[in-house]
Amino acid sequence: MTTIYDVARRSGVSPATVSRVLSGRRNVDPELSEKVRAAVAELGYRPNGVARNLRRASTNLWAVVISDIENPFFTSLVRGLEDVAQTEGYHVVLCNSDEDPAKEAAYASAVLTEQMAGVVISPTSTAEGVQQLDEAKTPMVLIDRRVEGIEADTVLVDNEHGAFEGVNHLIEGGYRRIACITGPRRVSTAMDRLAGYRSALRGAGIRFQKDLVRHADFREAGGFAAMESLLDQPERPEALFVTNNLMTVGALECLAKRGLRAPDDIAVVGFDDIPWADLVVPSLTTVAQPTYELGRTAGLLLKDRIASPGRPPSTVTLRTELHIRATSAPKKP
Amino acid sequence: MTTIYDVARRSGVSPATVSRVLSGRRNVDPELSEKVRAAVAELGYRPNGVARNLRRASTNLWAVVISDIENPFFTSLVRGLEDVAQTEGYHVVLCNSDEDPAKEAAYASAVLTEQMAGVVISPTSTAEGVQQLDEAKTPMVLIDRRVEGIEADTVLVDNEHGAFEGVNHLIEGGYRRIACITGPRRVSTAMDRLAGYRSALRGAGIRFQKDLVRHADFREAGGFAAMESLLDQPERPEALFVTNNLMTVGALECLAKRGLRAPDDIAVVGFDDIPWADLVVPSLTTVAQPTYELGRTAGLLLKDRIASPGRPPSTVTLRTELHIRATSAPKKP
DNA sequence: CCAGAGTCAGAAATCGATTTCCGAAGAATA
DNA sequence: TATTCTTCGGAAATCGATTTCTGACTCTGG
Repeated sequence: MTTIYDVARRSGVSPATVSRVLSGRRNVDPELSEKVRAAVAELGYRPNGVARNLRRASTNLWAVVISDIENPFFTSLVRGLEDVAQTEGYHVVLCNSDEDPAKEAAYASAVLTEQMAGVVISPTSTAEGVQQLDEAKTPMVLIDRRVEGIEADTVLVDNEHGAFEGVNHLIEGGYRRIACITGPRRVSTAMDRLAGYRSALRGAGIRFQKDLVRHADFREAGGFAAMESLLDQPERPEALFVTNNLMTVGALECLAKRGLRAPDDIAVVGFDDIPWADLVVPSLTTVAQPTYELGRTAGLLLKDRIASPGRPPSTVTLRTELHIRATSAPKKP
Repeated sequence: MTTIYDVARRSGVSPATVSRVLSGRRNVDPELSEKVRAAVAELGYRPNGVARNLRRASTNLWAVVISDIENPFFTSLVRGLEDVAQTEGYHVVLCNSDEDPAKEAAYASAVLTEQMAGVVISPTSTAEGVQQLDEAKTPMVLIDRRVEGIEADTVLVDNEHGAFEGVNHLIEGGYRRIACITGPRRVSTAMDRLAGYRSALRGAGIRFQKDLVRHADFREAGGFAAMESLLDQPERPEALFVTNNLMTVGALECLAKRGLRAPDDIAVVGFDDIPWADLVVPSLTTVAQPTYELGRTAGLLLKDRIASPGRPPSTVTLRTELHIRATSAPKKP
């Protein structure tokens, strides 16, 4: 490893001067400057980032803590974040929490010991890591979900409105007996989307029926089980609204297994888009979230937070978009 | 920030002793040890990872340089890698090269200045970054593609055999006029899969026809354009083999646009699986790669390489798996 | 012509942990 | 009992860059 001292020796100046030439933070005699550059080139010198980080007391790393990169919702979000990070000179460290508060906490811990510059996090149910990071005053942006009692920059989508639109679309298609599979009660998105479902029913004067609602775990298996449970009731629902992509897939698998087809046997609208959803037949109607934009917005907020730690936290709410495809075709008379 | 000196003062020992207690690298009097632990707990001390990294001359970061995390192929691969990284105490830095050699080089540069412990990389066509990293003797694992002249640990799939199986499956279904959309000539996977296509034809005594082959860019738009060009020929192919997932999607879009249906108008087999491929109708026949395993294997190789930098590089080749679904149904008489 | 302000290079301190080196004390061996 | 080995704690060096401080020098204005 060639160090800044080697460069200094070679070019006949002090290490301080080399540092100044390379950082450009202060004027340096052009002649010395030239010598330094020459020495850097000759020696193939590359500054040691770790040493710099120690002195500066921070790194150029952002952590993104999400439940699972294999969920397309997060994949595209991470891409949006990474694009901002790159233009701002940061690198993104990927952390899969798998909805496990302990893992979240472990990653939060790592963020602190590794002195990362900031965190973008989708909180797990108990948000242990979020608490830690908040106490340590780490620049942090919450995505997708709110956390009670934490004041931090947040990027959300308008879950209630999106769910309203999705369910209302089913109602307009002539469906009235509409089931809903949503997520855990402790997760804000699950409750917000359920609220949208209820308000759409209310708007159409349809009575809310508890036995048409299931709370599952936002995973494929959970969606499958919830669908089974709904179908095992005496009267089958005419339509179904599912509040995330994995559970939608699980529900569709259950329908396929039972030989039921969408939309003829049961109409379906899912929250979250699915990659290439319109390629396939019957294509799935979804309430699409602007996932790339979510990540990008989080990145921009994080950048601003790092630049001015003092300013009051802001919340950005992005709009969902209803993608009407085949599984929600109007009810046949 | 509380430092190791604060802990030392509080517990009445030297910083060296604190370090020894916490790292467990040397025996320390149980009584002192206890005092140190107490002080750590009281002060909420957390070691500074950056300082440690400087002293140790390496970090606990792995970079994964891939073309695009939004491609499901890489998504699942990254997940496999991250799982290994976590159990081995590393963190994964995500780098999207977008197939751009300049971006790859920039990330390679960052790997070196940030003293990352190792790299898992899917090389771009000119592999500029790979050269840099190789010269610097950074622990490195190549995935998905080989690079001429670089001796490094490599994880591949048996592309030729996979392609052979896929095309052979079409032949067995009675198709003979089979087109192929593959990737750039400089990319090893594109050529290997094309070779598999040719060898399947040869095995069945079908003459290879240059005008049934297209080289595109492994992206959606490229697949679309290639499909158009194939369909614009006087005689339409009976079946199609596409050598990656994005181009398959592009080709399917083109078919949809022209009102052609798989498999009735043209049978289709694609390389790379697509998420939830069997959920949708008509479901797509694919040559599936064990993407999670690819990432996992790369992680294990990287771990070993870091542990023993001297040992000769090894190449692991994983098997593909033919997933027969609807788009390759046998030809109707 | 001199005081005060401004510029710039270099010496040295600094970031915070790890690790080498040294010396003291106790254990083991002759 | 004398000598050698071990064990273990602390002082200090170390990793490599950044930054503060110091002092030499130049420039400006009275």
